[in-house]
Amino acid sequence: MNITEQFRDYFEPGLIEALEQKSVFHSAAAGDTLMEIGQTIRLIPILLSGSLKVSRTDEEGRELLLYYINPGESCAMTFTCCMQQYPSEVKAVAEEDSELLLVPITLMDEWMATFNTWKSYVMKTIRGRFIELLKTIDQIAFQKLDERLVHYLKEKSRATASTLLHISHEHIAQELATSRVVISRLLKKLENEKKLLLYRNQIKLLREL
DNA sequence: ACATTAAGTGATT
DNA sequence: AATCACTTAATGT
Repeated sequence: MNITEQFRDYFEPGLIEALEQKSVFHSAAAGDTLMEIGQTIRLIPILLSGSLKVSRTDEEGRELLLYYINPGESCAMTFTCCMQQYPSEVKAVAEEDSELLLVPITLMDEWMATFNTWKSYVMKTIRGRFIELLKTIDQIAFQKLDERLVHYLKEKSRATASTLLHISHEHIAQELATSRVVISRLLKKLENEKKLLLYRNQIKLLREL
């Protein structure tokens, strides 16, 4: 496996060796659910390819997107849960066909103490998400749905490395926990401002977004 | 040609 | 910003 290749820059040799010996390779098809809310976490995922969507659902089953996990990244929530064996607060679904490494959480203590690069990797992913979550809390607190939408579109574009997004208004509405009508209106406004073009199930982003 | 699903819009709260 | 009610447009069978 090319584990070594992907992590040579970040992880020390001993850690790469440990990864090769102790982690389990796992592949997931697009749409597969990897973690449900309430489920106990036993394995730490490290994404090799593809992408995972991490979200939260409220009592009525509405879904709120928290973040995506891209190759080379792990899940911050996992780290915060696994130290004390708390159940997961979030749901993770494979957004595309993905490949990941699974590390038993029993190795956490040992690795944190032994491998400096592991410790900083863990801290970095937690810190990164924490800051990101703070930002979105700000957005929600100030109720600027239009900005949230723009942010969402940019994020989507970055994640797919394309300015043509294949997505319906309904889908966006669900991820931002609003109604489709509202999204349609905001998108229309952005279209009038020449920031994007709308088609059925497609949105073309223009550079001035 | 018809049914279904996505998107656009005015009016109301 | 949400909901309703209705229209129009695109797509599938």
